[in-house]
Amino acid sequence: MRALTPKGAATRQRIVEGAALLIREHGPANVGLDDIRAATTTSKSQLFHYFPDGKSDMLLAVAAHEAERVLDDQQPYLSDLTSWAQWESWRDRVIARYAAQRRKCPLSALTAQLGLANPAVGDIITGMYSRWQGQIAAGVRTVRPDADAERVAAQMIGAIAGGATMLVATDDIRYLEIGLTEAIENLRRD
Amino acid sequence: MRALTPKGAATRQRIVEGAALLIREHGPANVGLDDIRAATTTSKSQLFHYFPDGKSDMLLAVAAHEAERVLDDQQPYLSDLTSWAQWESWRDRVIARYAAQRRKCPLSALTAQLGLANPAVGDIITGMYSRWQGQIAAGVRTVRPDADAERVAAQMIGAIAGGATMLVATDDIRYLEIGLTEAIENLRRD
DNA sequence: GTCATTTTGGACCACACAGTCCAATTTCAA
DNA sequence: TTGAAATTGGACTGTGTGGTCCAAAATGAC
Repeated sequence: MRALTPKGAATRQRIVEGAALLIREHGPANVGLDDIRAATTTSKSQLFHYFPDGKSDMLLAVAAHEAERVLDDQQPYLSDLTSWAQWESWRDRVIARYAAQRRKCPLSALTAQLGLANPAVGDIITGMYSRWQGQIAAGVRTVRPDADAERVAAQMIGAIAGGATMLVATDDIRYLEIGLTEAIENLRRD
Repeated sequence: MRALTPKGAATRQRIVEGAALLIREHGPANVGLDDIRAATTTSKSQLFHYFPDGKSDMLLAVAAHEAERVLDDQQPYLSDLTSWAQWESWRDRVIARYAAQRRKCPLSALTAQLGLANPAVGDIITGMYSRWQGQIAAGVRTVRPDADAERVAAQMIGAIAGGATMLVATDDIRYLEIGLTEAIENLRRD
């Protein structure tokens, strides 16, 4: 896999996106290589050509792809939390996103599937949360320079993660609404 | 399975507890019926005798068993949140429990494995959270009769769920500590 | 134009593992 | 004591599925 012609890169891309779509819809446990092959009009040899280590290798790429999406979906709000109105917009954005995907949280499903075994998965997840928390903390510093920005950001990340978990578990979006709203409110009146 | 002699009941129990232990340790995806058979000194026919619908049936029983444990582990604190000192003790208890199990959260692993497909799983999880939230809300009413007890309880459940999720994802207990501490603090100074 | 390299097709393999089956043994009520 | 029902042992089967292999076709550098 030293060189990679444009055609090859396109195929690889098609595989990742097709697999991501399938997994988002049906869950990683219910998607086999044959399903991915069929959905992306590829062959077995292509799958293993672009992902020499097999399925786990592919799921890793899918996980990285999904992690990107999580943060991208929150732009431009997340990177510009400079007024309370912006904070509100961001919150609404996050809630809307989760309300839309309902019980289908691709990242939690993937991490659960890949598990703690693979340290590379941990890096992806940790990195994503780290960037996420960093951007929130930056926002906190602009509206509340005196607050413990990292702590507040950690609280918000926790509230979001909890809200998402409860959404998946109980199909109830209110946990996310309450958690995020309270965290922002808390910051505001500090 | 109409009748169930004491011997049979004991065997069934042994299977559930043995399977739960194994799954807690290795994750549901990495535990096969043969592993359970070996660990519980039973035979294939026994497994299917007590769980006619096979593995999913068994995992359901394991999930119910684990859900019990979650609440049991918090007693007697959870059912007696009548003073701030009691709230602190409860919080410490919850944090200690999660710190001990570290990244191995049996419930989240099991729900991820069984998935949203099975409505029976949803009932177990929803029921557990419902009872949990109810007990917290009862505690809120004793220390803050004027507060919106259900909302506060929901916030705390969300903080715990988020803390647990982040603990699994990043192996960092601080999200749980911060979330729970802030939630209680918030209630206290309201 | 030609030759090496990349890309592709798809048949085939290996095996893990859920689930079946039947016979042997134990339990317990009458 | 006896016999029906529950319990147990373990060999066997079937299949879903990840992974291998090799040859054919496309690509691109020179």
